[in-house]
Amino acid sequence: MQQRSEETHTRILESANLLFSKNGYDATGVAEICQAAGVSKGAFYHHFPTKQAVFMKLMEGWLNGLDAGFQLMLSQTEDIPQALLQMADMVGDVFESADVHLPIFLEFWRQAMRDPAIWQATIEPYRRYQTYFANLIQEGIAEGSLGPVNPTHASRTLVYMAMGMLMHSLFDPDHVNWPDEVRGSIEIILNGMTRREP
Amino acid sequence: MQQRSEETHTRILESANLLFSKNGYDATGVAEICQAAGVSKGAFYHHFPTKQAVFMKLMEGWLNGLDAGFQLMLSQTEDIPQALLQMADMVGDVFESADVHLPIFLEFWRQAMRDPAIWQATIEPYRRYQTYFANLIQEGIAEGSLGPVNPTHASRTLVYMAMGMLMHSLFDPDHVNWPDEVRGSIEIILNGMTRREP
Amino acid sequence: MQQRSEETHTRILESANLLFSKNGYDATGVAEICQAAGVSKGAFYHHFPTKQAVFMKLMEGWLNGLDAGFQLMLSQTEDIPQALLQMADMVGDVFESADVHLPIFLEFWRQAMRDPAIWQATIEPYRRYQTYFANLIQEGIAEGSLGPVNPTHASRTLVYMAMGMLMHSLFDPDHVNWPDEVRGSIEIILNGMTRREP
Amino acid sequence: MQQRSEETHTRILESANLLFSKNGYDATGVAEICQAAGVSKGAFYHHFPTKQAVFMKLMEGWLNGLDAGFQLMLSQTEDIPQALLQMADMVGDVFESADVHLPIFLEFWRQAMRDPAIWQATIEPYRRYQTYFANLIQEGIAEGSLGPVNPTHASRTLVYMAMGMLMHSLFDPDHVNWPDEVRGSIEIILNGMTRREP
DNA sequence: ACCACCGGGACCCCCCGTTATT
DNA sequence: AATAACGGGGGGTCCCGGTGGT
Repeated sequence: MQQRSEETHTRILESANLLFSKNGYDATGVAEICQAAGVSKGAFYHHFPTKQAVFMKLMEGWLNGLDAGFQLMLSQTEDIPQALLQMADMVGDVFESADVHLPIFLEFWRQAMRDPAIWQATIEPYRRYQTYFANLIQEGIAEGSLGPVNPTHASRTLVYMAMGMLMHSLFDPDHVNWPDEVRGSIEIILNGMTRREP
Repeated sequence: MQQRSEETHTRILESANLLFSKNGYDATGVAEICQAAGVSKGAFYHHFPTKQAVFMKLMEGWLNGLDAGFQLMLSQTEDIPQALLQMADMVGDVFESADVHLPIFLEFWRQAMRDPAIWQATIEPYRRYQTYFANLIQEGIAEGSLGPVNPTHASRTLVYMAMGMLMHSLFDPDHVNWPDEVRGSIEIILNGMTRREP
Repeated sequence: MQQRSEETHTRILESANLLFSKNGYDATGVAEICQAAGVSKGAFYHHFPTKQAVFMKLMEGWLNGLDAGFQLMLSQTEDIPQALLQMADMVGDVFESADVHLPIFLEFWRQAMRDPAIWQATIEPYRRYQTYFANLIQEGIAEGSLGPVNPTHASRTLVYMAMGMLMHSLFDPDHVNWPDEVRGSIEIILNGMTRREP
Repeated sequence: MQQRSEETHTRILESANLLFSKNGYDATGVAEICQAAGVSKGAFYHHFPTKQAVFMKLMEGWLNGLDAGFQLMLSQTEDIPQALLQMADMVGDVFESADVHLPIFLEFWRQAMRDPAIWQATIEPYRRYQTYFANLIQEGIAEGSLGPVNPTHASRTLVYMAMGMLMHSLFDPDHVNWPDEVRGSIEIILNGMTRREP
């Protein structure tokens, strides 16, 4: 019985994820989600108090996944520029298989812009990553593998680039080979950060 | 009478722009727009066949404005890296005073992702700019002010960065000094593109 | 100039007639009529105070046409049964070429049921015809060409039959050969009215 | 709860029937129906997907009722002319108490003229009755109680007459004594069909 | 005579969330 | 845990009519 409940819970989340991605948050009705999940509206509102709640749960999972990914990435790092390139490859893979997971990101962003509660939940990891990157770059400078750039600017530039690429991939998913694209851009930025030897 | 008509047209467009920016496309009702514009629904539907049509008109204007801006920018260029930095300053200014004009960009993007007609209208200038940048960089390489980077990757990287920054500014408008931010990032990327002298 | 006005007037009526027939009175919008007539809404409301007014004008014309038809028919009559059969042929012809003129009849009827003003305008000729028929039949009885039927019942029966046939033809216009059908039915009724010779 | 549901269903149908009859299909709003039924719009659209759907359900019931009536009528028949006269009496009764049930018939007809789906649903029983009548008359001819008329024409004539009478009763409900009227007309037609004995 | 423009009131449909019931 | 039924409040759209101007 408990299993049934859990399954229902999951099915709702999955259907919602799919539909929010495909049609956007506002355009997706609760009834639509229920139908896609093969669940009655009563069940829906038994598991979640609100459509918003489903959305937030989804977002929570998304952020956690992101966190986990980063954790994994950062755990096995030696040389800083190497680490960044390694990340690039991982990110590139994400882009490849992302027709479902990425569009909903935009929805998250939109909501985060407007709802302070969501904003708080989003900004926190965001800044954490940024800081982490900055530290990483700081280290790189210290160890001499990176040139004397402003670590804050540099880390932000990396994040901007990643996000811009994400936006583009939403808009034009099949236009480029994303793994190559990520690597290409990272290399340029890295190049801009590495020490010149006159 | 004709003047009144034109004013009505404008007022609708302006109110819609504001409200779409503030609350999003879906969350903005026609009635709301009409009220904000001080116009009746009859007038609204006399000037526009659909809420969508208003949106598209807005987007058209936005794209045209972008075009004009670029045109202006590119008209007065000498040295390539200098030109890019100059652009950076202009873009930075845009970000500063953009609480109204930028959020609607996200709405455009969302619609463009879903509606093929809008997509077409959006992708065209987008690619045009990209190409223009690539050519500019190509020139830079030829004249020796830039290093032997892949012009396509480089130009895309610039655009990604700009878009990512835009996204961030939507999310966290007051967090940084945008003109500085733009310049900082551009410098890093430029640095990554300029010739090294061993 | 006056001619132009008159033409506009006519075009509106014709378009309205067509559209009322095809889609019904309620489902036809003023804008639709105007578009079909190639006329602006201003012109429409210059010539007619109301959509209803157009409808009534149309109905007036229709009733007048009916009147004229009957007048013609009844002017050239000798033997009563013969006259009825002759009418049958004329009515049959009407049915044949009537895809436009007949459906609007149903609209008239509907409005007449509800609007007392229209009702008055409709019932008057209706009763006139009925009376005329009854008189005709009365004559037939007197002259011996018809049997001793109740003239009122008989005339009504004829009218019922005609109207029922009209209704059927609206519903199933291509199902039967209407001239034959009219004649067939009239013959049966006539037969029921003619004197038996034991 | 289940009982409540069924009652709601019924109440909606009944109110719709009443209002469609009184004001016509187009002129009747969903809100109006809901109010008359003491039901919320949510409930309405829970039970029916569309205003049209209510209408069609109503029509279905009407046709079924007609079917049942005929079944009953035809079950207890001996002599053909007698049977027809017997029918006349039943039909006459219907007319008497029909201020609500008859006007909606016109709405059905109108819709059937325009919507192919409704048309199909309507034409089928219609033709069935027609055929049945024709067979009946055929039998009458065989058993010698009717003269050598064309059974198809004869049966159609009967139906035309009935429908025309119905139309008239809609238009002028209080003008005549309907039972008498039906009987009178049927007698004339019957007379037209019965064998003459020269 | 004609027109563009405007006013505002519905109309049908749908939507999110609740309640009574199993 | 899950359901069907329900409550109402807009959603965009359209429509009929009137007004100021040509």
